[in-house]
Amino acid sequence: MDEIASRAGVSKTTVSRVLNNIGNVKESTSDKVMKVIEEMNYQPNELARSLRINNTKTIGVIISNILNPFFTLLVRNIEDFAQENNYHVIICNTDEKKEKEVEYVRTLINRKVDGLIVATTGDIKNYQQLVGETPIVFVDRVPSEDDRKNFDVVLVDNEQASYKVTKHLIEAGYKNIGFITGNNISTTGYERLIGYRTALKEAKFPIKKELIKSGSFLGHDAYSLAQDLLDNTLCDAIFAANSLILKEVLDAVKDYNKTKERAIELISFDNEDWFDHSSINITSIKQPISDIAQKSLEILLDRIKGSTSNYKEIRYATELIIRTK
Amino acid sequence: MDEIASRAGVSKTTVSRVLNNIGNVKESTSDKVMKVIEEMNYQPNELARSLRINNTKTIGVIISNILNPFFTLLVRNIEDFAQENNYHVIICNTDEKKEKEVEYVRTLINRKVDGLIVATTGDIKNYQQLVGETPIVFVDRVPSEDDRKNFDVVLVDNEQASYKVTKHLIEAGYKNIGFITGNNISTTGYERLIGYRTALKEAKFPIKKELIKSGSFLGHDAYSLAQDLLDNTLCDAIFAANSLILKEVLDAVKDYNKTKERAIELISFDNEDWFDHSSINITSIKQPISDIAQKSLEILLDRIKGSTSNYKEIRYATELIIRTK
DNA sequence: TTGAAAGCGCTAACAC
DNA sequence: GTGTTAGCGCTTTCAA
Repeated sequence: MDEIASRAGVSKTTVSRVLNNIGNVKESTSDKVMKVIEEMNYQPNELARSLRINNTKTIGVIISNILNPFFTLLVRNIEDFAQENNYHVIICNTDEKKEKEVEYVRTLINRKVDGLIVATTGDIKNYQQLVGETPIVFVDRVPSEDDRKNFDVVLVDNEQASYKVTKHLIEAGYKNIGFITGNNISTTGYERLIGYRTALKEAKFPIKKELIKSGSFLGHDAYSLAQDLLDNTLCDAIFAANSLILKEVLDAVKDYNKTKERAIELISFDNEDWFDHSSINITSIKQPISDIAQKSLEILLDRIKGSTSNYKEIRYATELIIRTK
Repeated sequence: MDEIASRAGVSKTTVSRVLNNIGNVKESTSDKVMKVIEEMNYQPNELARSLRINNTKTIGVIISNILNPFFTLLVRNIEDFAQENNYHVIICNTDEKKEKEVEYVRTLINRKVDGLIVATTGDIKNYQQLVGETPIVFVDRVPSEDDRKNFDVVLVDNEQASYKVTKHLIEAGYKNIGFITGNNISTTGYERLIGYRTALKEAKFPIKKELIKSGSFLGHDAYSLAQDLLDNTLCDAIFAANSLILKEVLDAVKDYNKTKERAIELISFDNEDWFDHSSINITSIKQPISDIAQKSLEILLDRIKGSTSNYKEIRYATELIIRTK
């Protein structure tokens, strides 16, 4: 910058003013400076700038699994809205690991992101102290009990969604509906299970422990859990708590059917386009991802601007996509 | 930091030394400082630190489409290797748009990333001048003709892969093989087309213009291109140049078969797990994504360390996954 | 309309 | 072992 200043015969204050279009700079001076800037292909150091002005126009997005299409699409939408508002996005991936989440939150805050959108693993105590003054909005998952009143949260009505689809299955005549969820630490798994149980209870169906399995939202152990359901229960439908789990269940059902033959109805929380082409029928729950992205960013930007309104928990309704052959 | 220093009764130099574990600090002093740091929940400002030491331990990854599972998986692998080497990753998404790519390269460099991994849209002239001194490795796509000798590139042998799969189809008896690619600006599209043509020529098949369509790697117009192939040619197989295009082709074939009936063999460049479950047969080409990720990062880190070895173009072989019912 | 000087929070050279 | 001081590249008073 000093170089530019001296070549243009002005002070670096003036160069700064030209770069930021502020203050009154004579047009001739401005032109002169601009010319030198272009000649030298000068690029300002954003690090120094951010350090000085104390903001980075960047928000951090922490998700649990970038291989989950739900999150990819969420990130994609957040990025689009962020760009419209002149913000950049840094994406981090926790692999559902609490330690990674804590580390990323720290790192991003130390790098002075202006705000954070987080799909939390859910068992972190005292987020308040972790994030300090940095605004944060939770998506998809509610933080731990102590924290949930102190933060904004944007997600879907998991319970209602699970309830709806389970009820649909019962009405369609299924008697033994298996349920494979991720962990019960994240509220997502818990809420989805509740909806399932409520629908069963309402229909006066027994809630059989052996039909309810829980593993990981990464889908890692879902294959063997599904095998277990197929081998040891009379299940005629399996409800997977996300699409990664669904994929494993599908593998298991297909392998099972190589030797035996059993009609199984499959249900997935989260929709993927390829479900339309699956040889085995998959009914799914579709989340309004764009709404979630837009709303969470909207709230975050408000907080960054200094809004101190009450913390909100926003729940969107889901759509049931029935695929019956 | 001044606060820490005064509370611990030392200078901020000492605090800095404690934080970075360098220089000789008496253990008692160090303990004292650590205690204050914890009490105050102090977090160092990485912006200031980076500005001073002139590196950020961050690499930027620019991809063309985060919704493409190939890139998601690539990013995921790069992240893993980066973390092992104590680097952070910033991900940016260009949507196959040249302007976005240029902007992101600039932004990331202005934010002083230590290096860049880029899947370029391919029609940017003079990358050299755009990136200046910042090390950069291209993945998946080769930069424009002028630049390709001045940068490292890591990707697969697209031509050979296309050739192999086309040859396989010919040997299996297919006579009219349609081909839908993305744009021809990126080398990817071009190379994949060459392989297809070579196999046809070798088998003394005519190369029919009406069987070759090109649209976008985002898959946007692939549905109608596939319709066109189905309605106006005698194609008995369709080769999609990536899995996003394949998905659209699949939709088109399925819709076509609602009224008419035609057996179509489908081939996808890039494999996705769900292909195993598709009701219509999909043969696919699988790239060694983990190798690509690891190698590109390895080269980049070498360059960051100052390596000035000759620029390399590294091509990996692909795997053909034949799914015949 | 412009410039001089201070300072954002940190590290590093040098002195003690 | 520890402290003093200068400075990374920028913005922002304040004064001219």
